[in-house]
Amino acid sequence: MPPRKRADAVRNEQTLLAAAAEVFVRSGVDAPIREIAAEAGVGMGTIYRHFPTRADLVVAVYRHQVEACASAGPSLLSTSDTPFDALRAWVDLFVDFLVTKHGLAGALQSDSSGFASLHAYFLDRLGPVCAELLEAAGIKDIQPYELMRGIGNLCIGRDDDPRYDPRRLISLLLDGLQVRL
Amino acid sequence: MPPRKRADAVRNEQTLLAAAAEVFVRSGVDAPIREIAAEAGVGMGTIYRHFPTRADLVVAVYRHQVEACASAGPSLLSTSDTPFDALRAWVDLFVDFLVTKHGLAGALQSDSSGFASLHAYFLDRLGPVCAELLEAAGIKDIQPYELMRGIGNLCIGRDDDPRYDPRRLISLLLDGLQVRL
DNA sequence: GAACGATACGGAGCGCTGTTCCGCTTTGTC
DNA sequence: GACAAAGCGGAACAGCGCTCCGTATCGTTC
Repeated sequence: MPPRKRADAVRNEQTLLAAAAEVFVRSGVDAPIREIAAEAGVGMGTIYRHFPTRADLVVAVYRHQVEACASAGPSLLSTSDTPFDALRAWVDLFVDFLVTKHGLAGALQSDSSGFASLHAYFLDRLGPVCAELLEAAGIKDIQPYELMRGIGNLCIGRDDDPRYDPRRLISLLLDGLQVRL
Repeated sequence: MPPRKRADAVRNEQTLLAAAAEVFVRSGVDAPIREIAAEAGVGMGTIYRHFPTRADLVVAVYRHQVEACASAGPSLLSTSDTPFDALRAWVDLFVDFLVTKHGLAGALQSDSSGFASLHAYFLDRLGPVCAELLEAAGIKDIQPYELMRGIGNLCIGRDDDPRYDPRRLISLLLDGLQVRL
């Protein structure tokens, strides 16, 4: 068996995942490695040791965000003023996550087989969480898959045109759901 | 009206188109600008003056190759030993051209509206030429569109795996057509 | 708690890239 | 032949990915 990892290595890996997620949202998945290193407060060598290729990093962030998004659902429900506020906050996280997801296709280049399995994992994990939030908020006008799919589609082409702001449209969508309560 | 172009500028534009086509086939559409400049025997400034963005260059090469491919059809028919030889030679040009075509999607990024019109132009221009070659060779087992589409599909993922050589497969396809004559 | 491999870190440095900019050359015209 | 104007070349700059190795930290053993 492989020797146990050193504590600082584990810590750095977590820091990197968080920093990369932050930078991906701010500057896209093509952001310079240096920028991610700076955000995390580590050297570039550290990134390359943990994630030999860019795809490795992007995939890791992707999985990490799916997990964060999934576990955020219940905790948002318990800390928000209303279930609908929780839904809004969760959708916001979900959009962050989509930035990475959309960059994934480019980062993986050919290897689209791995992409499909990641996509399945993402649906399995997040679908029920979304369902729980919708139910808690008493929303019956839309199915979890339909909402997630719609939000995903609204986020396409996010950086083509500065006049196009998906978050505003998504916020409108949520307003629409809220009105029907 | 704009002043007439200088002779050397016209010459360089043609040289560049030819050189870029050559380099795209050899090294892909992401080839360094320097490499294209070297191939053409001009400075980098010259490329940027004629084609401000990479997409401009790729589109220009695309159109240029469609034209070359179209006009090569009849001339190959008159210079080749047999009509089938002409078809083989033409298909070879066609494959070169597809390299640029496939790179186009990436180079255009978003602007997929212009891509559609280019695609239509390409079908209109090359379909009849291909038809003429097929007819001259006495091939009735396949339609021009079907052949062009098939060759196009075989060229997908050309550089994912060095073991995959589309030209060999395409050659086999032609052998198959020849056998049925 | 001291000593010591093993493990991980940092970031200077290299090579490659796109892009700009300006002195020089070529061209067309009078 | 002379003289703008148009065009050219490529040095120079900035930004990037990636490697490499001296240095720092960690976990273990006594």
